[in-house]
Amino acid sequence: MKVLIVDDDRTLADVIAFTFKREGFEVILAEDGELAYQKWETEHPDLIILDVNIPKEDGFSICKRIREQSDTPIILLTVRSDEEDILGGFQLGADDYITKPFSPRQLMARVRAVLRRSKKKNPTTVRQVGNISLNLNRHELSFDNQQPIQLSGLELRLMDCLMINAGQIVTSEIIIDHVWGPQGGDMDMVRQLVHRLRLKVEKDSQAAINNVPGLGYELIYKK
Amino acid sequence: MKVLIVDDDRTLADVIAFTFKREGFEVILAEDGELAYQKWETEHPDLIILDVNIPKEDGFSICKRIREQSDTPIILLTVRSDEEDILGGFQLGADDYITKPFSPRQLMARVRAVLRRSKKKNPTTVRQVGNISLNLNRHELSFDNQQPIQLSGLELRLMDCLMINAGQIVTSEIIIDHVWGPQGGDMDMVRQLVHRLRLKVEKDSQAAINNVPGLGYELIYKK
DNA sequence: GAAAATTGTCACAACTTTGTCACACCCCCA
DNA sequence: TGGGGGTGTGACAAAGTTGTGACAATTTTC
Repeated sequence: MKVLIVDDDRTLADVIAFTFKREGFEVILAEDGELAYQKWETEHPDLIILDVNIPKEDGFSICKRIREQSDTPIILLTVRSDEEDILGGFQLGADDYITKPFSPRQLMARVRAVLRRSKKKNPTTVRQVGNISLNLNRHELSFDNQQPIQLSGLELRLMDCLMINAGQIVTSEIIIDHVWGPQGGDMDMVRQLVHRLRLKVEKDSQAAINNVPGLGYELIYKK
Repeated sequence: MKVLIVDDDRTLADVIAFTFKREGFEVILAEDGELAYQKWETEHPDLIILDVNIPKEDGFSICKRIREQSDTPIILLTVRSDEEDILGGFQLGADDYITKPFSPRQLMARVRAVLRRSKKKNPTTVRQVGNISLNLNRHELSFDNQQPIQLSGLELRLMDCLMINAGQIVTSEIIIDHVWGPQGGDMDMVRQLVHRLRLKVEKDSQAAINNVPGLGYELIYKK
């Protein structure tokens, strides 16, 4: 397995590199944002250890750029910092973060957790459930190949979540995770989004989003 | 989804509980190690938030005991402490840890990550007694695989209790404990709930809830 | 930079569930 | 026969959950 370590603190980078090598990883180093992005492009690492404060282009920006194109696991390194930075990292697509100082053992524990968690997803372009078609690229929903309805970003995610779990009651926890990911959300947000999606889904009674009190929502569709 | 929150700091526990409820979780509280273990046994939470420093039996010990019997995800809460404690927690089977103080948002971000990582399938739990099927996930009651009847939260618990003890007379003490737990209940509440469940159970004379004066209730069903 | 679209927050309406209380009904005993 | 205890039923208030709309905040588009 390949790991890309991005840190301008050469001593620290070497310590981390040594730790990874000892665990059998192949290590690639970069000391600034530009080089990091270039190395990612050419080396295709399985994991990126990315310091937030690096020259030329900061870690957050790199994280975002890479995440837009790939689901390579990314662990951010930060100094003890305020929470906005950390949550911002999650929003930009980071998988975990570690605050300095930290020990090699702790780093490896987190690395294992992240790698265990990371899955290569098969990008599905069009999801089909009964009479419902969801085009994930075009953000379009249609019934029996009728006129497509445009969905917003979050509406698309919710519909996707409901279709993946079609015929089952989906708890709000699963919805929040699927739609909002690590930054999370709350019941108000779920409710509002369900309301909006319902207006589109139930427009011609082609399908419905049903609530089971105390449990969650279920997609009702025609077979 | 159910979360068990274990912390003797009642204020903090309430804040955490509020955060989880807002995210749609069902919350169970315990303020010491003994109660925590008991709650884990009876409530089968999907996640445990476990403070390390709690009375009666410390968090590490509880973590270990639970991990030996289950893969329920466990997040440890610690004061800023040395690394040995943290890694010790991982070794005892914790899935993550959070150092106090922390914000609700950070907590939920970690919860999300842990739950995503935990590949616990949601097995459909169906209790079967004679002609009666009780789907504990969907809160549905059905007879001979006929059209399901939706049950409310408490109705489901009562039905579950009666089915577990099918063919026996269940005292109101057992019912109260099973349905309402430690907060308890009274005979009025039992009577009203039995009345409501009876309306659903006895609708087509497929089953019955029988009272034995002075003793309790018994589920009558077809073999 | 402005306009449009989307998302989040909040208030309140609407609906469902639960708890409380009153009273009816039944059985048993003095 | 009257009273007490136990159980069943219904009404309604209280509590909890979900739906809806308005508008502010944020993001996206041109």
